[in-house]
Amino acid sequence: MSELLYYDLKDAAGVVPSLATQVCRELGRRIVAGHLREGELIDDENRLCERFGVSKSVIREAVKLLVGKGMLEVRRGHGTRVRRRASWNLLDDDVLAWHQGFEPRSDFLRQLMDVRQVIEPNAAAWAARSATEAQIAAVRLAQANMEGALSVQGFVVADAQFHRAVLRAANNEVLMAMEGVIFSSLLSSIRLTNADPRDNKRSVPLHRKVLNAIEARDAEAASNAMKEHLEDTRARLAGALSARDTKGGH
Amino acid sequence: MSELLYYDLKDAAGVVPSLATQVCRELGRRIVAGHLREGELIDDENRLCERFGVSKSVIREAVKLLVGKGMLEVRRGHGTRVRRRASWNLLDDDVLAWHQGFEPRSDFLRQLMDVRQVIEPNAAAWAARSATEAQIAAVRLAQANMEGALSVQGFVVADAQFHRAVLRAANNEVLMAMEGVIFSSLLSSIRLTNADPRDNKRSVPLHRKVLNAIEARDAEAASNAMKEHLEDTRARLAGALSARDTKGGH
DNA sequence: ACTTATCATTCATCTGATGTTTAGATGCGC
DNA sequence: GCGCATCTAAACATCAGATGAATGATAAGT
Repeated sequence: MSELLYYDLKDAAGVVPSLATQVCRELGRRIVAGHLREGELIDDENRLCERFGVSKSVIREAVKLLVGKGMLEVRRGHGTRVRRRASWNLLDDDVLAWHQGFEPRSDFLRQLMDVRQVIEPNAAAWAARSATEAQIAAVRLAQANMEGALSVQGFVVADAQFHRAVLRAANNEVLMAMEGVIFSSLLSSIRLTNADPRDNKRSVPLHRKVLNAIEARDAEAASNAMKEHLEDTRARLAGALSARDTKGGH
Repeated sequence: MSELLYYDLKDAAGVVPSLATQVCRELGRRIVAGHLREGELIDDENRLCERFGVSKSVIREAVKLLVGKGMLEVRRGHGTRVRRRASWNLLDDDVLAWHQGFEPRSDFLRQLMDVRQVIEPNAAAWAARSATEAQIAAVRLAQANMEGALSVQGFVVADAQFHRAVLRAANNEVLMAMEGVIFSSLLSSIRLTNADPRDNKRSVPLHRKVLNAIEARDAEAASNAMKEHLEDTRARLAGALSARDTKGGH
């Protein structure tokens, strides 16, 4: 479901992705899931053609896409191998999305959360200082959507919308490019906690606190409110993770 | 020079990048430089073939690479257009590198610096808490290289090496994926201040302070030392920027 | 033992043909 | 003139097949 949600937002509705894109996604997912291991040579072009039932041009374009994301390394005359994880573009939206196609490693989720806890309070602070009225209105709207959400699905979308609006209001392009980190972490949390409606209820006032601080142009308060919210989120996530890891165990 | 430095580090030495990669870089640079404007349709495949003197497959692979970086949008039957800057993968190493092929906008450099100031003190703190001995040794080595650098070039490389080592020592994959932000900001600063050797001298003790704090496992001190260093860097950068903008003026 | 030649494998590029989609032009009935 | 179906040129998507160039392993020669 989570990946559906992701690509629903990304692909223009009703547009069928090209074959190259499809092959790229399939390979990307397999690599992220560890089915194709780091350092390993993957099938050669001809074999990939057979396996996917497409022509060589499609395969080559798909591979190029993955090379661009730092996941594959092609050497002429030798073959194509999976690069080590350290050189993947983990901040690429697709790469992040592929992490949700299976149960992500707990430590990766924690690392995502660590980075969010660094990034978002600052974003809130900057937003309090520099947001335009229109940008604040966007945050306000997202907040309203959360309060008025009728379904769990609707709540999740409004939640993502809220965090995105705050990030944009910070008026920092580099920060905005990290939207995917927040979105990915958020979706993972939702999935792991099974989107418990009680959790959602609880997080509404925390979001409102952030909004109020930004409206009041109080950077310090905005930062603290966001910190408080994220600590709450992290606690819930940690609970869900330990429940999963002691039970299902890899 | 800066781009040379970047690709020297990235491309395996002596390896000629494929035509598709070359075309991709050329198009990417033109887009980043604003020569191809956002929202604009670029030449169709045939025209690009003529212009670059390559076949259609090469063009298609190059375009796919840029699509993967969020810079182009291809619609079958219609054409290929430059996506708006907000959807570019600004954190992609190539995209960052292309920003150095021309004089970057001051506000972009400031935004990079803002993000560094958020990221790096935390990285230093995490490193102080969780770095392995080997990771600390890497930081120490970089520090030694800075102190013993014989050329300006050597100093810059050691400086980058230091910041990279700290980032890695933080043991957070997502953070590590942001290495490019730091590297890019660092190179821009160097270029703008013309790598003044006096500046370098001055920054040595600031780096040492960071190293010592990490060695002492003092997260608070590491964070503060890194903050101090970055504030110094920012001040120099701000000076160079205002000098440039009042003079050359865009 | 060391160097050189050969060879199969694999990626890189080119060529040209065919299918699909899109946007806009055309033409028709009203 | 307006609305609508149809047609068409432009542009991307995919395929098939051919040739070139780099690599690594193996075999041959010294």
